[in-house]
Amino acid sequence: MAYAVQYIDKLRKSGLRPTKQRIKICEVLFDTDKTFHFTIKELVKIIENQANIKVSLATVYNTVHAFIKKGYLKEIPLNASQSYYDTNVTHHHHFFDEEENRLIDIHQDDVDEVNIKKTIPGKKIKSVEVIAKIVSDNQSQK
Amino acid sequence: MAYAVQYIDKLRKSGLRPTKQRIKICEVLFDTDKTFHFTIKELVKIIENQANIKVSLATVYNTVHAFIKKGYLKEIPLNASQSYYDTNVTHHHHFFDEEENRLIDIHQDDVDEVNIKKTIPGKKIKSVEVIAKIVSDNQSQK
DNA sequence: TAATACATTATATTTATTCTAAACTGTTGA
DNA sequence: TCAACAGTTTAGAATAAATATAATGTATTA
Ligand SMILES: [Mn+2]
Ligand SMILES: [Mn+2]
Ligand SMILES: [Zn+2]
Ligand SMILES: [Zn+2]
Repeated sequence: MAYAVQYIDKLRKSGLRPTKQRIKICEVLFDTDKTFHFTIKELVKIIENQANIKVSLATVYNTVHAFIKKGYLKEIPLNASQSYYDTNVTHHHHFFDEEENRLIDIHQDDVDEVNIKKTIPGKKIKSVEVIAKIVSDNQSQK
Repeated sequence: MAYAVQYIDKLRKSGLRPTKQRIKICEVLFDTDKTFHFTIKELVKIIENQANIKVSLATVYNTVHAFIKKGYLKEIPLNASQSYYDTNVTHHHHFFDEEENRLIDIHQDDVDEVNIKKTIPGKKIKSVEVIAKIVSDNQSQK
């Protein structure tokens, strides 16, 4: 509510009219200090839990995709069964905890610039992302 | 056919009996100098085109997953709508050409070791993969 | 070769995602 | 202010990848 003006702005810039469903989605996504990762299913659940209004799945998908297109959200490819999304749109990398199915941000500064020596003629690099899979470290607890 | 013995060995080591359907899948996957990337749909099409036998989708999925589990194939997460698979199981990285929907290998030696400064307590890194998205470079052709 | 365990297949199911089209709402200009 | 219009929401249908099922077929082995 304090941020409604910003959300209206974000929506307008994404080519979307600021409806109450879309503003609710914005509140869930952006009304927090911390960025986070989510699946559509999880987002819908959060909206259901904290909203007095109902938002259809189609609207959630459409709004999320409009935000991705505009750069307000990022899609993280992890497995083929479900998309993960990220409210952190700065350049950064990820740990993926395969046991807990959880993404953890790695700040850009925590990874040395990835230098790729190979080039493809006629093509340029648009983005570089590192995904480090992590698992429990049970080596030291004898 | 020249390699049938190797395929039978691969299948046995994956806990699978060497049936003619599975050997056919092996021929398509491994009977070539070059490694390659594929989707299940593409694999089924290749089998249909070059085989006299028919292999059901279930068998293709099951065999591919057995090989992934054993480490004879790798799954590459790229987008949520479909899995990509890789017959190159060495440690390497990828370009993903978003315009042509095509994966291109980057040899491990062509990327400096990725050094991640952040650690997660109780977790260790299992694998590190770099995906560099590439697009057409139209800057220089004035 | 017979018994058994395992494999193949067509088909059904599941589930994420997208599409559709009818009802609804925000916007705008008279 | 309000009608007209453009854009939006929604339930439900459609699509498509992936997985499960269970009947039939085949490799193995004793
Ligand atoms: Mn998408
Ligand atoms: Mn899989
Ligand atoms: Zn992130
Ligand atoms: Zn590869």
